Amino acid sequence: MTTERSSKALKIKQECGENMPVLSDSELMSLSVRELNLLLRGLSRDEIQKLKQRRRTLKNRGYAASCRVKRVSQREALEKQKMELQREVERLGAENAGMRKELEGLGARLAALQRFARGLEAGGDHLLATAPRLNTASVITIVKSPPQPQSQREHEPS
Amino acid sequence: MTTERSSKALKIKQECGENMPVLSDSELMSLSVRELNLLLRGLSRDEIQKLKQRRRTLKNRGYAASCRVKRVSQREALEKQKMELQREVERLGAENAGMRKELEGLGARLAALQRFARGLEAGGDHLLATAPRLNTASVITIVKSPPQPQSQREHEPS
DNA sequence: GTGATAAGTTAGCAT
DNA sequence: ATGCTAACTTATCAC
Repeated sequence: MTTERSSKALKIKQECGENMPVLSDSELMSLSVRELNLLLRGLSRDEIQKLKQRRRTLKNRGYAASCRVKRVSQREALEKQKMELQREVERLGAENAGMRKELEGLGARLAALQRFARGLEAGGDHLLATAPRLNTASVITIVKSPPQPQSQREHEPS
Repeated sequence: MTTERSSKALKIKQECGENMPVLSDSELMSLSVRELNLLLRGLSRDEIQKLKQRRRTLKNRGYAASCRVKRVSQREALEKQKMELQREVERLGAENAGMRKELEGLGARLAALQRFARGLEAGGDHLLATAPRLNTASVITIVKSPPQPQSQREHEPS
């Protein structure tokens, strides 16, 4: 109250023909100090002080606005990063579960093969005759493997 | 300006012996409406209005403060959640790498065993000596199939 | 002087 | 009436 400030959130229109002492808000805000001083030649100290204070206030209004904008965009960025991390966790979790399943499968196959090999070691008479009888639930597949440089892994089962 | 408000960030002391019309700020703020009305019996409409407005302003000050506190704690919570997710991603990544390594190892063992088995099929002379040298590009896989209800085919224990 | 930010004030919405 | 929040103002700080 009792202030003659120009824009108070609602009173933005401001008739330009009457209560405009010297400069508009936007002019006053954007002028450099030197430019401003040139335009302030013939004014009283008091008028100059008031104008400079108004300039400062207008600028502060802008600072406050950008401060709010910054705050909001930082929060949004944070939320976005959180979402991305959540997606990443989900992806890794799925990949993890898949590999766990693969490991399980490979383990089973390995165990089967090891039983098979042990059977051969023990009663090594007929290689192909006795072996397949170990487990009717087994299947033999032939798969191409990637080229291995040199190291021949030994067959030691345990 | 032109306001006689009581506490403006620095002027909190406020001599209690002089410019205290009826109530202190904290009293005015915490009283219920009914209690307030009882204390406002013998005052002019104008005084009452002013007092109620001061009360409102004081409360608003508190609301603004809690609003800021809330904003800060929400941001902190968000940052904390982000950290936790980052840790989770790291953990899952490590677990993932470990399993990948395990898979690699199991694959190698499986390949070796399969070369071994394949060697047996081809030249069944020396079981352990000649087998691994055969063909590194093919692999035999044994896969378990769903349980067959009829007979328990076990390998005869030698 | 300029820019940023915490705290206080005001306007306006929702209950 | 109460509580909350966006925008604004003021006080301060750092440069």
